[in-house]
This record gives sequence, C-alpha cells and structure tokens, in this order.
Amino acid sequence: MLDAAVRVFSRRGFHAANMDEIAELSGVSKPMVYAYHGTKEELFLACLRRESERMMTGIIDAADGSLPPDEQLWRGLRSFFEFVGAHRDGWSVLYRQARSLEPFAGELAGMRRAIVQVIAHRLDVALQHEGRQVRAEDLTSMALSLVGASESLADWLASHPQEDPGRTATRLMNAVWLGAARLLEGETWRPAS
Amino acid sequence: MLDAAVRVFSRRGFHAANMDEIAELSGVSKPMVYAYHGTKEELFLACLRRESERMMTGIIDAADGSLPPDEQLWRGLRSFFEFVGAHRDGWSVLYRQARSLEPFAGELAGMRRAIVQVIAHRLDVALQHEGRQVRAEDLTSMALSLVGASESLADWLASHPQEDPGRTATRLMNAVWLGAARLLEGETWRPAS
DNA sequence: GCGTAAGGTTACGCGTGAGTAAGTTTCGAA
DNA sequence: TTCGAAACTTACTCACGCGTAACCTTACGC
Repeated sequence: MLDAAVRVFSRRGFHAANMDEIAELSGVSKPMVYAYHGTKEELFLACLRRESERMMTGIIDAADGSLPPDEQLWRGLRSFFEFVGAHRDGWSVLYRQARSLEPFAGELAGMRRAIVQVIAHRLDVALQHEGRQVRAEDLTSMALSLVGASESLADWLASHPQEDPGRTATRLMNAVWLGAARLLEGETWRPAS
Repeated sequence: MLDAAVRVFSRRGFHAANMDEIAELSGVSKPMVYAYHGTKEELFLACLRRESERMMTGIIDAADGSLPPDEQLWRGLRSFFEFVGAHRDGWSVLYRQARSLEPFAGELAGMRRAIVQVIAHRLDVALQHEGRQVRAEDLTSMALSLVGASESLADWLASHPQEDPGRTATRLMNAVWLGAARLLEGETWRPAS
C-alpha cells in the first residue's frame, strides 16, 4: 500500500497525486487509505520515512568505521547507488518531491546536512591521519560537492535501468577521490585573474 | 510583476502559490496578471524562461572558448555562482520547483543535459590536447558530477547570503579540477573488493 | 438463527483557488 | 462637455479533490 503511494507520488508529484488513484492502485477504497495512514500529508510522510530509513541504514551498514577511508567512502557510495537503482520511485520521492515541499523540506534538509557533516568528519579524520590540517569550511564544501555529485549521478542512474550501480560508484570515486588525494598532498588550484 | 511571481513561486512552490498573492505583491489585481501572462502555467513558464536565460547567457559569455580549459571552467563556475548569489529566488524556482513539476521538468532536464554535454565536450578537448583518450561515458559522468556538485554548492550558497560567490567557485575548482588532472595523468582508483 | 462488531464500500459535503463576466474609473480626442 | 476606449477592479462561477458520514457484508460467539 505504501508501495502504491510511493509510485503515485513519484510519478505525479505530491499535489498532482490524488488519493483516489493511490487507493485504486493499492486495490482498496479511499477510506481504507485514510484509516491506515491518516491524511495525505501523513501518508506522504510515512513514505518519506520508510524510503529514507531504507537508504540510510544501507549506507551506514556499508561504511563500516573500521575500514580504511577510501574503502569506507566507496562502500557508502555503492550502497547509495544500489538503493537508487533498486528503488527508483523512492529516490524520486526523496530527491525531487520532498525537497521542494514546505512541510517536508526541513526534515530532508536536516538529514542531508547530517550526511554532509558525517562525510566532512570522515574526510577530516583521513586527512589528519596523513598529518594535514584543512579548514572546516573547506571540508564542508568538499563534502557538499561529493553529495551533490552523488545525487546528480543517482538521478542519471535512475533513468538508465541497464546501468550497474557499482560501476557508477567507481566512476564517482575516480572523479572525486583523486582530487582529494591531490589536496592532501598540499596542491591547490588558484584563479589566474 | 514577473519579479513578484518568481518570489511567490520560490517561497511557496508552484501549487501552493496562489494567483491572488502574486497579484497583491505585484500591486495589481488578479485579472491584470491574467491579461499580461495568461494562465498560471504560462506565468510560471515565463518566470522559468527569464531566469534560465539570465543564467545561461551569463555562463556562456563568461566561458569564452579561446581561454585555456581551466580558466574557462573557472569563469563559467564563477558566473554561475554569481547568478545564484544575485538571484536566489530565481535559482530556487529553477532548481527546486521546476525540476519536479511534470509540465516543466522536461524543458529543464533538456537544458541541463545540454550543459552536461558542453562540459563533457570541453573536458574532452582539454584531455585530447594533452594526448589522452577518455571514454565518452566517463566524460559524461565527470560532467554530471561537476554539475551536481555545482548545484549542491549553489544551494548552500543560496542560504548563506554573506558568502562570496567567487570563493565558492574557487573551492569547487580545488575539489574537482585536481581530480581531473590526476585522471589526466592516467591514474585511476579501483575498488579493492 | 441472531445480535454484533470488524472490515469494508459508496456517495457526498465543503473549502479552496483558477479563471472570468460585468461593472467602474481614467483619460485623450473631437 | 461629451463620447468612447483603454486600463483596471470587484465579485462571482465552477471544477477539483480531500476528508467523511452513512451504508453494506462477512464472520463469529451465543
């Protein structure tokens, strides 16, 4: 029943989705949907919570803290892309719908900030381990870039069903990790003008 | 009048925005809005077109093709972040609202694909100039990552008014360009497992 | 067999907001 | 001074879709 809701919300968007369609796709009548999940907002929130928990637990379990930093990062990314590949509709609800709808945007934004902070912290640990100190704001912007790049590739992956999530994760590692490694060596790029 | 519409759309979202509020903020009555811009969808589209054109012309003008690749990239990025800094509401409409609304998503997605292809092509030129051949799909994923990272930082910038757009652009260059440089030297990251 | 409660459905009330018809003011030309 | 059209407003219609009241039906204890 939540599956039906997630599908309709992802295809139509929160507002354009109507409860009758969700009910029909669930194979029950509308008052049943209300009986089980309350109002439309509550139903949407239930979808949101389920999908975000599925995603987060996968990532957290994958990125075991005892592994080396690059391995941690890679496993986290792979888990993320696997979630997107397996739950395209869920991803669409989390990323496209919830982020722009006022009652829900805050919750999602908070979750995203938490992820960014976790990644920034891991980067910090990795860099300190190599004896380098990096400003907090630079760490944050690196983490933000990484998350944004992941989201972008995730969206691409969601519309390319034949693609392998692991391959996508590897591509991103290549594009990002090596840049981080350079920074780690003290190299920086500066504008000429 | 479009300014008022952009503001309301960005704050409330397309559906929650109502024409009465837009009319009131414009300082005219509702039928006037309809007289000048047709239906709500047409009004939104007008906002979309204006904001996207502002953004695109800025970026295209900045990234003059005769400059060296890194300088081109940096100027394009700086122009993009300057747009976001100066037109937060416009950015919000383009990025948060339009992408998730069915009648408009296609147009925006097409524009974004075009940007990704342009960047991928520029990267290709830069790499070939250094004598390296890279698979088309790798170029695309690098460009997608770059665009996603830019969007992510743009969103962060939009909620940090005191921040300097140029600084944000420089940070992104540091995080991304150096990674590309490594790839350029033939180095790649591979999963251990 | 018969009351009753759990688990449904059908059919409606009602607010909201897009879009408009009809009326009003402003202002320039004759 | 009057006519008329352009520019604008007030006050409405009407569809849509959330949420619910009222009505069925199946199954189980007594």
